[in-house]
Amino acid sequence: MPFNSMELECKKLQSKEDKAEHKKEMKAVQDSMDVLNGKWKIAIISSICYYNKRRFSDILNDVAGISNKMLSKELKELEINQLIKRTVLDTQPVSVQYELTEHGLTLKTIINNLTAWGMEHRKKIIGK
Amino acid sequence: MPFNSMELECKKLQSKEDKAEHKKEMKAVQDSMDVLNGKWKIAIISSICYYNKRRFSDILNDVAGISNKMLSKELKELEINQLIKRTVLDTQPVSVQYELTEHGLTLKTIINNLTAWGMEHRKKIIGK
DNA sequence: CAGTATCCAAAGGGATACTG
DNA sequence: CAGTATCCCTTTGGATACTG
Repeated sequence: MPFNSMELECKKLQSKEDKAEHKKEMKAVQDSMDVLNGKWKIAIISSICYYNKRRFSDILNDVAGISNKMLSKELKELEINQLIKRTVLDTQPVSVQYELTEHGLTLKTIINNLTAWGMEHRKKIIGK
Repeated sequence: MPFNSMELECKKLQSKEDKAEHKKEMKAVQDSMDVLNGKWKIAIISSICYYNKRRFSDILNDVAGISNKMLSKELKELEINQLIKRTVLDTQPVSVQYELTEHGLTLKTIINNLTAWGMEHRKKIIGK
């Protein structure tokens, strides 16, 4: 991934170009957050990723607390954003398989980081 | 950061221990998302980080579209989670400075990744 | 099994005005 | 300047029931 992490270091002095660049970065972060918004998206992705292929009712069980209505809605949004692929299997009764697209797989780094950070945060703030 | 990224690779076979581990990881991701939830948190953090220290009204301007009510609420939550530090300056009229804590600074990797991913996503989906 | 449809309470959040 | 307070409309999302 062609990305220079130095670009986002905290700076004390900013040129006009730097500020324009920062605006762009803010927009990019918003784009990501919009795609991942809601309580469930990342958990759903994580579940599908973990099992490689996963059916509706399986995800419903994996993601603690989600309702079928919510799952259906979130899956639709993820599909629109081309993060997952939906396949109807010719079984009786019908079953539907979800898997990550290549684009969806690029989220893995972020999920890894969020996992690591969440664990640290829990240790630090929420309790030992 | 002591974190083995291989732990989160997508797997085809799962042992009982793997599944338990996955549950933990899901919870950790949820923790992170809870802390960062809402439309504005990351943008606020990004603004403060970029300028190192930033006042209320400055952030209000940096984050396009946010209302003072929302900003106030979000800043409070970030402070509770010990991501930012609030300092009242003895000026006339009073001004308040926000800066990231050390713990807040550990979010930088995630913000960097979200920025990079958002840019790729925009190119790919939203349109060049 | 994989959703949809409906009802409805609660939360979210903008606009505006006000305070120390 | 840095918030609070209030009004009020919109969105969210759980519970439940229903469909192909």
